[in-house]
Amino acid sequence: MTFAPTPSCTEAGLPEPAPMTVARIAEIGKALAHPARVRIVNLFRICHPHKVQDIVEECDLAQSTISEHLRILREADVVFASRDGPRTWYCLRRSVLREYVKAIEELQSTDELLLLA
Amino acid sequence: MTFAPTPSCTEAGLPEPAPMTVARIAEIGKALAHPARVRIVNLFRICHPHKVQDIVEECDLAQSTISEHLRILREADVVFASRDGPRTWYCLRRSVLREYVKAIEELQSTDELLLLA
DNA sequence: TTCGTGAATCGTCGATAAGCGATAGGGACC
DNA sequence: GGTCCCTATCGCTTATCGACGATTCACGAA
Repeated sequence: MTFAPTPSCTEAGLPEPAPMTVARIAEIGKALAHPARVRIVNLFRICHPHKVQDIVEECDLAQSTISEHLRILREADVVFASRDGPRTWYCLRRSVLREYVKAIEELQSTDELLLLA
Repeated sequence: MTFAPTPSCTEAGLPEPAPMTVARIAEIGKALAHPARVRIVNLFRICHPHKVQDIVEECDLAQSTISEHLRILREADVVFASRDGPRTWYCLRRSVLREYVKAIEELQSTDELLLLA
């Protein structure tokens, strides 16, 4: 299996994700609020683009269900998709998860002031 | 207003939270998947115990709704409650949020291996 | 143009979540 | 006991989620 013609995982050129407000934190939390979606994100730890069919095979769920989970992750900007001919490649937006982590850290740290809208 | 007879925010003596599996990550994500609950956690950044009534006044939601949100946070072990006479004090379980953050970091880091059940 | 393949969307269903008012329970205090 | 205060729980309605099969759409290849 070769990944030669696949797009890269770089986030360069993607639109800026929304700033970390209370609503945005909740949005990402919701995207990560289902075991299947956590599992999908964990699959993406290995940094190369993933096809939908690969994920379906890993997760033991119907293709339409996986597609729906990917849509939720995509709309929360946790992953991004790029078309390559007939198929879609998915990659993590690591920067978004990093910002989420930072926000949760600030949320629970006692000595940093954070003004959340 | 005095906090003199309030219990402390220490987590000492509390039962160990569940280990960080995929299901546990999703559970905490779900607890943080609502703006009101993120807001509540953010209130708790200031490290002293909070009464339910204080939170109600901050959040502009019915007392029963806040009580329900607190139940969800409590069952996910994101906060803990202690009774003091007629009232209940709530505090953050910072250690749980720290572990959650660590799990999300590992989830998205490309070089750490994590075996999630 | 037609066919095949991979992925998204639609339609439907049961289950779960979110919100509120009303009610119940548990202390403290008289 | 009775009363007040604070919080949890109940009962209800509406909204959203999660899952699936069926269908549609987009693209490349024949």
